[in-house]
Amino acid sequence: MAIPRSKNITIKEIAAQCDVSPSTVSLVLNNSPKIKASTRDRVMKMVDKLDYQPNQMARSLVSRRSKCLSVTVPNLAHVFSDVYFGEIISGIYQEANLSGYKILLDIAQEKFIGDKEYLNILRNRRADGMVYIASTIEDRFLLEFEEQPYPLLLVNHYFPGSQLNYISVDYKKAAKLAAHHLLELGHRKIGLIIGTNTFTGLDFRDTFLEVCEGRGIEKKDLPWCGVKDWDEQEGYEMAKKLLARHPDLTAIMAGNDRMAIGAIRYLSNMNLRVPEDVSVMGMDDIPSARYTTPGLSTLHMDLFRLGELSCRHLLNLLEGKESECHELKEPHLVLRESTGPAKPDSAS
Amino acid sequence: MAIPRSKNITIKEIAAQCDVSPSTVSLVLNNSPKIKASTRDRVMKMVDKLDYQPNQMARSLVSRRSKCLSVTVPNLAHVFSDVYFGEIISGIYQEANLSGYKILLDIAQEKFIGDKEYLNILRNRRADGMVYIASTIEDRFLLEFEEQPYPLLLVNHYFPGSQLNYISVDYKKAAKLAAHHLLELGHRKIGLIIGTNTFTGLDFRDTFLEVCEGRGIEKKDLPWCGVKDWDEQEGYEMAKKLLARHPDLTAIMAGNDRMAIGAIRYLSNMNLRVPEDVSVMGMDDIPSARYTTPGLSTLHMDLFRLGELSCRHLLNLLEGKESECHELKEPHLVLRESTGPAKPDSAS
DNA sequence: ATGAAAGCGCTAACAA
DNA sequence: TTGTTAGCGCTTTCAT
Repeated sequence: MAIPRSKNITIKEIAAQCDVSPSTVSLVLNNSPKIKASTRDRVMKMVDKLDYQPNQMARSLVSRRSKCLSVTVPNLAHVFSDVYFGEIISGIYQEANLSGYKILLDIAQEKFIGDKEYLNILRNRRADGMVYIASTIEDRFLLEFEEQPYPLLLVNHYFPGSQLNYISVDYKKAAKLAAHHLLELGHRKIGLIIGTNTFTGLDFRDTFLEVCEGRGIEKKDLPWCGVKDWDEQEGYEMAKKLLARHPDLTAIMAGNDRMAIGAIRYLSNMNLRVPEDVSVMGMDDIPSARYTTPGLSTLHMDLFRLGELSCRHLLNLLEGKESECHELKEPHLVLRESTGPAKPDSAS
Repeated sequence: MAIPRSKNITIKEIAAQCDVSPSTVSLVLNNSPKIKASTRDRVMKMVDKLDYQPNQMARSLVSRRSKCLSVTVPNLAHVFSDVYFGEIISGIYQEANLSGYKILLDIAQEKFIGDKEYLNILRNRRADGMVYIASTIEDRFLLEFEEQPYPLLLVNHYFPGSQLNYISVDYKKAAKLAAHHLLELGHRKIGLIIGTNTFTGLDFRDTFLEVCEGRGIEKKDLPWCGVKDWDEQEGYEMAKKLLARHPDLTAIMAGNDRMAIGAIRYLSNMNLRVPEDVSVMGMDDIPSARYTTPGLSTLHMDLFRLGELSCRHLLNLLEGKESECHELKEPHLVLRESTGPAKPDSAS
């Protein structure tokens, strides 16, 4: 298919038809208040008549604004099919759309980082700002943005000691809620499956263990497994690993719902009932969490809303309405059927 | 945050530093064969040294190519969190990335259609081409592209009688595979939950019913429910509706895995066992289908691959390597635990 | 093999 | 209130 060089209608044509100068048309199009109502009308009529649409490329080139936002995600397999990212992206899209911004997708892979594409995108205004969802501890390149003038917002992650903007769920709070819930149900041997490639994951783990130890549980009764893909398969594998070494676990706390679902599947394969034999708790409250069997007890964190908010903040940063953003959102418990009272300890 | 007007390095600087003209630098950057190796080296060295990055906006303006592809999806709630779209988008991203293309997200909502944004995006090269995933029968605006020179590719949908390019799973074949499977298991009263807002959904329904009727099953034993959101909740609701009117169903065929999961949840709430009391079959084989309890019998259609292929075809269309695309991909059965022999009919 | 010049479509001083 | 004049940073004839 050849490049259609068919003459598109330009601002010049409109100007000619209306007997005004191109700049007048430009001012009309940009809602300048210093244009007479009558000329404005005349121009707008012609715009409609000729079905004129401004060329965003030309606009961007001179105004240095693309009206585009980059949404960047970590380099995970099939990352856009992960409902966690999807919910956040849906929220971002919605908010961006309200302000006339478009979303450009990016994955932080080798080339993206090595070639400094992340910088180029902003420098040359392919995007006016960037939101990076759930970056990992390896994404050190982000620290470079501390010295760059380009708007960047981290979603559900942060770098200790850095001043990078972020908006995130309070994972320490999440850990406390989860730990208290399981403790109250009488669980004293709890396995943890947690992503160890994010600072938020590490926060969760550390806080969870702290709370449990604060209630007198010994370290040996709090085994944990680190993961990095956060998917069902890892949940399955890690549940297997955990139970092989600690067959007397009465509860498993997974770092997200997908891993919880994988863990439940393993337990069911082993003919262990959830929650009668082993309780399983997830995190995120993804839409399908209420449709699993049993329904998943989890931590709700409104990822869609988080997406909307992150976009709003980025836009504010962009427009100078905000100069920094460091915000934590509270998660809350959602109790369904996958957690229950601990089975009496056969060893005690 | 003010717009950083910090002078970016341009082609001119490079030219000045190398004592050549800007056009020479441009030729080097575009790998023109008519540049002497020595000058090429000199220029490239300076490019590296100054960390020069071409400005895509300026490039697009003159070359009329943005190196961007628009990925458009229907206006469903939280659409990007649907793993079905996510898988396809992941595939598209991967293939686009290999060719240096970026992905621009779009949702076919009111404004997008009414303001003819879909056309503007292509006319003004915010995107060089568009892939529309799973459009619906309401998306008549797409027919306009029959007379437009812009590359458009439909994924998993088509419009009867139109010549629009598409690549899709063969849903008629899928219906045959599913029907034969359930029929072979002895099911004679099968409920169908199917999206009726797509031609592919209608194809599936019609073919499924046809095959069953061909095997002597009466219409009254083949009740079906039409849906439009294709999610777990609709699956749940429709399973309820179906069983209320036809308590003797021995199988439910759902239009996708998410609805199948919702249906299973309803059955389990009603203390009906899957598959002993009712078999449930899904479609898509989403990654989590193997982790549900019971594991989901479904139709595999490698959505990621479909995404890759669609992008490849669009790029071919764009580059004139192909002039049209009407391709069907074969689905295949994946049997897990959610389907089994029909329960002996208590009425017979 | 390279340079000069024009221009993609628009915005933004500065004049008028 | 509107028009004139320069570009934004790049590609692309057409000369040389």
